[in-house]
Amino acid sequence: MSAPESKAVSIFDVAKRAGVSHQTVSRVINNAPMVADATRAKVKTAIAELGYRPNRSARALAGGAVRSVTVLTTDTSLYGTAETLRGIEDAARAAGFTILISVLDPDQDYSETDILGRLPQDGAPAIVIAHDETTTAAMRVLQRTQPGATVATGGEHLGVDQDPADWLVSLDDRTVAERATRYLLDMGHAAVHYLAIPSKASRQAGWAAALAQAGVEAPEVVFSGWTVGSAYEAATGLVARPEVTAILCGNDDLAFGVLYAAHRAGRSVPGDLSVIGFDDCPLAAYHVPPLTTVDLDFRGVGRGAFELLRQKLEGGAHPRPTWRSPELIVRETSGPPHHRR
Amino acid sequence: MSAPESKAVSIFDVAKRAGVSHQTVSRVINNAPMVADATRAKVKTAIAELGYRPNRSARALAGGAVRSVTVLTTDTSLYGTAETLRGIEDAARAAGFTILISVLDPDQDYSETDILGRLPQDGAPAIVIAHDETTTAAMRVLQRTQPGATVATGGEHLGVDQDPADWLVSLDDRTVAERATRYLLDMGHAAVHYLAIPSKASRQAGWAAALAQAGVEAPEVVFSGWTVGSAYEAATGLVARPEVTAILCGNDDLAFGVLYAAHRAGRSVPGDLSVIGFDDCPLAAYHVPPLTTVDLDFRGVGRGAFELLRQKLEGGAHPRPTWRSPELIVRETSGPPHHRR
DNA sequence: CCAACGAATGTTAGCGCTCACGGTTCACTC
DNA sequence: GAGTGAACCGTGAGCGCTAACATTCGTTGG
Repeated sequence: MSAPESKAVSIFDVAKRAGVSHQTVSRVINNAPMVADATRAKVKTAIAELGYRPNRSARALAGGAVRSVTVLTTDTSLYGTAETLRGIEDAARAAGFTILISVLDPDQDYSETDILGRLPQDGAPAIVIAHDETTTAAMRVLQRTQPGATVATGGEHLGVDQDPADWLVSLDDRTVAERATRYLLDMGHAAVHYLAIPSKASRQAGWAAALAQAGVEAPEVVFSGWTVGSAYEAATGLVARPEVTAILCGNDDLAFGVLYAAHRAGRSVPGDLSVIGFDDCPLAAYHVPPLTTVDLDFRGVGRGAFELLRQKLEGGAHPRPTWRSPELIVRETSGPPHHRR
Repeated sequence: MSAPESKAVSIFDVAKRAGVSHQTVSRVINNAPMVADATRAKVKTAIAELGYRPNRSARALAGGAVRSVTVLTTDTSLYGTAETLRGIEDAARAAGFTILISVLDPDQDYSETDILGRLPQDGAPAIVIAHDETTTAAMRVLQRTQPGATVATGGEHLGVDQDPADWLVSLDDRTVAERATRYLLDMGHAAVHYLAIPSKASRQAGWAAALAQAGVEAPEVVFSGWTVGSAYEAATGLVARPEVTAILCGNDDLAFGVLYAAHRAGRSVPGDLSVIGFDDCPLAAYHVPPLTTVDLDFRGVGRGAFELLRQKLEGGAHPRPTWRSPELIVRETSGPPHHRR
C-alpha cells in the first residue's frame, strides 16, 4: 500500500549512513584500493541495509567503466546467430557485463548515424555478428569510428578486408567444406552439388576448390534462402535429376529441406543421394536418418568474440580465446553412390 | 589519421550553432510543441551538420523517457523463447525502443537486488519470458516492485497468481492439449502417454483432463529435459512397450527425439505409434514424416507483450494486442492405432 | 492605449555518479 | 622534534540532459 517509490537510494544516502563521504562509497563499490578494511566493511553493511544499487546511467555519464556490450545482428533465430549470441551471453554474464542487442533489418540501408545511434553512448563496446551485407556494413562503420571497442564474428565474406585484430574470422569453414567435398568425391561421386545459403562465400569457395583440385567441373550453384521451406523449394529440381548423387548444403536446415525433397521424390538416402549439412545442430544426430554434417562451435566463437573485445577494452594479458575447430561428422546421410550400369 | 575522438557533440554545441538555447534543442529532439517552425528547422539543420546524437545515459539520468525494454529470460535457444524474443524485438524496434536482454541462470537463486540490478535503472520497463522457476520468481519480484513497468509472457505455472493485467497468459495450450488428446482417443487409441518438458503444467493439465473425461486412467507422465537428446533417452523405455500407441510431447524437439527412438526401436510411425508435438517449428512440416503438432504463435505473443507494456507505460488507447490461437495441425505422425487381435 | 494574456524562448537546478585534486592522519626517519 | 611520505579520506566540479520556472515579446480586448 505504501509507496515503494520512495526515491532510489543514492551513494549519498549510503555515505551518510556509513558516516563517510560519497567518494569513499564510490571507491568501495568500484573495489578501488586505498580504503581501510574497517571503513570498507562499514560501507558494505550500509549498502546492504539500504539496498543500494548503483545507477548505470549516472555511472556511464560520469565517465566510468561501461560494462556493457551491444550485439548487432540481423536474425536472432538462425541457429548460428543464436548460438553465437549464447556464447557472448555466457561470457558477458560471467564478466558482469550487461548485454544489449540491436536487431537490424537486413532489407534496409543504415546511415552511419543510424548505426552509431544504436549504441548506448559514444564508443560503447560492440560485437557484430556479421552474416550478411547489412551487418558487414555496420561493422565497417564501427571499425572505422571506434576500432578499440568493436569486434565482429561470422563474416568471411569475400572481398572484405578483415583485420584479424578485430574481425574474428571465426571458423575455418572453407577448409572443412573442402574436406567434406573431397570425402564425397573419394567415395566415388562423379560430382558434388552445392546448395547455398545467402552468405558464407567461404564454404562455397572450399567446395569449389575441392572440385577444381579433383579436376571435376563445378556444377551450377543452387541458391536457397535461410529456411527449410526455401531449401525444399530450391532443391526439388535438383533431387529429381538421377545423375545428382551428392549435395553439400550451406547449413543443416537446408539439408533437412533437401532430405525432405528427396523423400518426396522417392530417392533414398544415402543409397541414391548423399546429403551433408553445416552446423551440427542438436537435431542432426537424432534425425531419421542422422545427418552427416560439420560441427561448428558457434558458442565458442561467441565466447571468443567477447574475450577478444575485453582484451581490447582492458588490455592486459588475457589468454587468447580458443574454440573447437570445424569437424566433419559422418553419420548416415552420406555414402558411396549407387553402382549403376 | 586525425582523432575522431574529438569529444562527442552535445546539445550545447548544437545550440550555439543554431543560435538558440540548449533547452530549445532539447525541445526539438523530443518533438515538444511550443517551438516555432523556423527555429525548429534551424536546430534540425544544426543537428544534421554536427552529426549530433543524443546521449542515452544523460537522458535517462535526467529523468527523461526511457525507451528501452529489458527482457529477462533463461534460455534464448529454445524455440518458444527465441520466437517470443523475436516478437518483442520486432515490436520494440518498430516503436524505437532499445532492447536489453538479461539471461538468468536457471540453476541459481536470485535475490531481489540481483534481479532489480539487471535493469538499467530503477523502474525501467521489463518483460519476463517465464518458462521456469527462476524467471517466474523474477517476475514476482518485478511485479511487486514496479507493476507499472513489467509484463510477463509464457508462464502458466499452476499455483502462481497471474493477474492478466500484467501477466500475459499467452496461449491457451491447455485447451489445445485437451483437444489433441481427444483427437488421439477418438481415433481409437486406448491410452495417450505424455512426455513432459520441464515447464508448462498447462499442457499436462489439458492432457489429463481429456483422459479423465474419456474415463481413461492417465498413464504415468514421463519427464524429459529440453533437448532432443534427453527426449530420446527418456522415451526409449516408452517406445519399447507395444501397448503404447500414442505419445503427446511437450514440444516439437521432444517429438523429434521420440520419433528417433521409435525408429531405433523398429516401430513405424504412424502405424505402430502416433506422435504429436507442440510449437510447429519450421522443421515440423518438412520432417520425414511431417510432424503432427500444435501451431503456437509465440512471435505474436512477444509482440503482444510489448504492446501491453507500452500500454502500461504510456496509457492511451492502444488496441488490445492479438495473436493466432493455438491450433492442432494434423500431418503424418498421427493416425489410428494398428488393429491387432 | 495599456493591462492581460499566451506563445516562444531562456535560465537555473539538479539527476547519481566519477575524476582530479586537496586535505588529514600517522608511522617513520634523520 | 621537525620533516617526509605513504595511506586514507573528503571536496568540488562537471558528464549531457530534462523539469520547472522565469522571461521576453507580439497580440488582444475593454
